[in-house]
Amino acid sequence: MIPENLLEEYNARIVNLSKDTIIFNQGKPAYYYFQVLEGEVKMAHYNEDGQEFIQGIFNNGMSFGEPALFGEFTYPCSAVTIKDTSIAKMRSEDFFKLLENNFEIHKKFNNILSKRLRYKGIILNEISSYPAAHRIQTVLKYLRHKYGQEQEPFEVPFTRQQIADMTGLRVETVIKTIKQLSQKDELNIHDHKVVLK
Amino acid sequence: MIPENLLEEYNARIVNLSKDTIIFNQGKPAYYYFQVLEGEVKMAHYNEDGQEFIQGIFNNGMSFGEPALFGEFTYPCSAVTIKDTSIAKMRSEDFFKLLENNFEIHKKFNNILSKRLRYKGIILNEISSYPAAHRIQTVLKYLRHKYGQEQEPFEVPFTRQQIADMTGLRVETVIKTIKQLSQKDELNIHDHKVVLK
DNA sequence: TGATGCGTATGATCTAAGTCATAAGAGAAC
DNA sequence: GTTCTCTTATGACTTAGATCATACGCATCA
Repeated sequence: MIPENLLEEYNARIVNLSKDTIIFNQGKPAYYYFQVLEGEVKMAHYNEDGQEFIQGIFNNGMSFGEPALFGEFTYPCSAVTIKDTSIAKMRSEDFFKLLENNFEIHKKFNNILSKRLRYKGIILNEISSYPAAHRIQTVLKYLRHKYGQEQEPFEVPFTRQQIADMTGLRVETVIKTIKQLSQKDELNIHDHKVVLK
Repeated sequence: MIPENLLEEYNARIVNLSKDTIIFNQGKPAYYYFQVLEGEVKMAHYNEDGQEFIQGIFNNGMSFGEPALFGEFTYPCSAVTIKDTSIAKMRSEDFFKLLENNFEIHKKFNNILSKRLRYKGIILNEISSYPAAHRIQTVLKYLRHKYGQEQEPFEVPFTRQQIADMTGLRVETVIKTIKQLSQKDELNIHDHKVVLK
């Protein structure tokens, strides 16, 4: 998102985190702009009973958590590393100063917020209107797009549990449905991994 | 969103539309910035079988459809007036020029995009994790907040069908569930209207 | 004034997905 | 090499919500 020289110029700090580290918790106020340099971060809701709903997965160069800065609300989700990860962290004041001085970057943030909004709208419609198989395929197709693997076969880098947490389904349902999809030849299962063709 | 003097300065045109007029259709490219001056507009997905999913309701002063401009994608939803409505309409180029010259307004757009993102995230979590009664109550509570009726009893200005279309439930389910909620004294039904206390 | 349409209402039945139980493979941890 | 934990897998059973059918009140309008 923000190029390295600007991160430096506006006093971002680099932080290295091991897998499964909590970056911030839902309900907490936002003071920093975050950007993934290396690794991967998930943002998820946790309900009272511990059930998880994954709102997004962020990696190389992507910013996360900035809607809470822009919208001036507390984090609606928690952010947790799902790999060893290094992030850049910039104070809110510096971040807004940066935007004020760099119209194109500011515009870029509108762009990515809008794209996320679009994705959420699509998923919302999916979840409320379509059966499990369709939901799963839509999410997988989106992930393929996100990982830029549109041509070659795409080995989905997520467990059945994670797919369940992104679609609002149960693990068992995901397992059974993916099995059925592979039987209908809509996708492949190689060595237990889901592979889109 | 954008004050009247700036709308004028950047060549916005005012258009008057009667109830149930389509402003744009899903799948079409975006050329204009839109803002409601008077009346009300809904944005909704329509599936093949004609089923509707309402993504948002926009009224006095709110902008709509601008994510498609920012994100450079075609409209994921259609926009339709649900009352007689007058809107301001500004060409995309003028709109971006305006933002470039008005940092605070530009920032305000980040703010509202972020808030919408937050709402969608909440609804997404609701729909995927909670039973019908909870979903309905969350949406109604949100609407009350949106219409700024936090204190007094709030007469919900939507039909059961519209609530169904916002929660991804069926009309019958909404009717039955609201009945149950009123029996459990969680809300009132006055003269067939849903009233939050 | 009767027809048409829309919103609300309610019961009977059906079904997709959730829940529960159980197991087996795979990797990490000791 | 054994234990632990996570993931995949599968089958039996339960259930929330969808579907379907029917009805009634109310507004509109021809």
